[in-house]
Amino acid sequence: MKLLTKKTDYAIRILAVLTKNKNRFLSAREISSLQNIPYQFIRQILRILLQHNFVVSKEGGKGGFKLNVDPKNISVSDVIQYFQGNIMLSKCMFRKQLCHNRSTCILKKEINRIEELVEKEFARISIAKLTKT
Amino acid sequence: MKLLTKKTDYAIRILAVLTKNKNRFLSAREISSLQNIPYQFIRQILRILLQHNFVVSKEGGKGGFKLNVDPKNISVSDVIQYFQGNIMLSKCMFRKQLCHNRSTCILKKEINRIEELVEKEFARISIAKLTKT
DNA sequence: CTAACTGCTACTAAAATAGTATCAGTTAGG
DNA sequence: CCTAACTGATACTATTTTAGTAGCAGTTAG
Ligand code: FES
Ligand code: FES
Repeated sequence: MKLLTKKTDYAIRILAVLTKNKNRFLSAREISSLQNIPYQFIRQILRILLQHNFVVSKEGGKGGFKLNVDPKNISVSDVIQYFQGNIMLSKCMFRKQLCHNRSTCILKKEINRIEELVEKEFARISIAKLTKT
Repeated sequence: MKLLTKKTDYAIRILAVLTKNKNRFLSAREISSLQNIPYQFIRQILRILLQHNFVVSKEGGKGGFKLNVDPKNISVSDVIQYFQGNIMLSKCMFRKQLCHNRSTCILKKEINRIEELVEKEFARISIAKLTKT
């Protein structure tokens, strides 16, 4: 029942660190050593965060990354969305033999319901909430 | 956000089929073809179900498996427990840099809370509930 | 006796996750 | 105007987890 992958977890940590340093650019190297995340891995994650406009970057010396959104408006489920293939509804695995009428399949319904529940719960956790110590 | 693995899913299906055939032994071969589950894979799963007393077996010709519990008393989370390494709490991945005092870490708390929530939700779904069409 | 079964052990294959290497292009600052 | 410190982008490799397979020994109905 691993709800978050390491990529998601790291992404959240990165956003949290950037939140704590809102007004300056932090380099990948800096974040890497601050949070003990492998450098190349963090580069990968930062690129994704950049592509989805969670952060902005500055190239060259003294460059790095800076938060591009209000941490109150990013939730853990927003991050999950991009790092764990958006809250995919688990494909129906029962077959006709068990549920002749798919629309009445109880398990499928229940799983979907629980997944939505999980998403909603994660949606309630903003980065801002995580960083206010 | 794959909540159930195939093994868990198959296990549930097997229990559901056995529930629908409470009073006779079903062979692995039969269940396999009824539910389109690979034969050797189902054997593996049945052995685990047997070890945990979800089912009883009969060896030899006309042998097979039969439910050993009241389907009202088995929940999806009971099955998850044995097939997905019991609802493990995801290991804390943030480090001291972010939360100096681990006992106050919000993310960790939130994840644990959500995992418990998921477990509770699955606990509410009994095999009996799934099979009553 | 034997075909149809389970019990058990040990594999192999495929997919997902985690992490690495490398090179081209940008820029602050000497 | 050079260069060290950066990012942009692509393309790997390694590790772990999940999915599925093979095969033999032992049991039993018919
Ligand atoms: S499990 Fe898919 S329709 Fe029932
Ligand atoms: S994430 Fe582990 S203590 Fe905060």
